[in-house]
Amino acid sequence: MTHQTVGHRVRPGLPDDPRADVTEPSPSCPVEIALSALRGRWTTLVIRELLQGERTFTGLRRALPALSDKVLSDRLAQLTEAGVLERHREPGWPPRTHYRLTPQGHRLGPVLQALWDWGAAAPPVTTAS
Amino acid sequence: MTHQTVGHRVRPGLPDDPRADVTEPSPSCPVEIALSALRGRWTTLVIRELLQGERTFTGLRRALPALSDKVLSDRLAQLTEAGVLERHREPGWPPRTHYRLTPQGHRLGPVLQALWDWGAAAPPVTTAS
DNA sequence: CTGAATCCCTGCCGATACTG
DNA sequence: CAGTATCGGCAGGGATTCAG
Repeated sequence: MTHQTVGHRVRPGLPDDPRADVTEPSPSCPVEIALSALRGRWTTLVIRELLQGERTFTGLRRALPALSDKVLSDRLAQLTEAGVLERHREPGWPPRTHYRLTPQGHRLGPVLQALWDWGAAAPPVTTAS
Repeated sequence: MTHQTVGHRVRPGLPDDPRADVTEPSPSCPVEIALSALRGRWTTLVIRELLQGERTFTGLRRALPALSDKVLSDRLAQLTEAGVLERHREPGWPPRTHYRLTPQGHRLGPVLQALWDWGAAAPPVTTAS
């Protein structure tokens, strides 16, 4: 076999990408991008709802009663900006806006599954007691 | 075919677990547990370093020069609490403490990979321009 | 119905200084 | 070398109020 990509070491389990070499948090790092999309309280619950299908603003509020208007609005804006979901405003009265996941948003399913699996395998609090 | 688990609906892509039904953020939700372990600036970079092998406090500081003592200390405590890494203090002088991932910590590799893959597939900022 | 604007409180993180 | 103590700035998130 030949030598392997001279000039940098191969790191086990890490992508061979320059963005994997940053020495400080960088918004262009894919991991940061993903965590930034998931960041914040309520975010994953909103995504969970939308993974089940299209929802309206009020539909989301009904599903998550303890979530305030402001934060829901913030989350929807954040997730729209992150390319996770799309708004579809229907003309007429009363105003109705439907939110649905983009293809990129649907791809969060496996990501959340990976997070779930890891968390489910974690010890309840601390191993020691 | 027979009926399927009467009493609740099957949700596509979501685990059949009561913790998947919460209507507000819950510390016992596996996704929350995982995100809580990864939460905070610098956290994933510290994990990345330790995925490459055991490190000392100073070793981590050298790898991440812009990371302050306090935050590094915070992160190491947080990750220890989360069961991601272990401290090994060596007796004698000068004091040397080694940090290494636990088996549970190593399992974060695939999780970070999933996050990376999703973030790498995301549009740079917003699709529209 | 679907949000945006404001206020306040809390928790995070960076800088600095200090200890075993 | 390996941390902790303290402080200040800033962003996140909840409650309330107002607007299209």
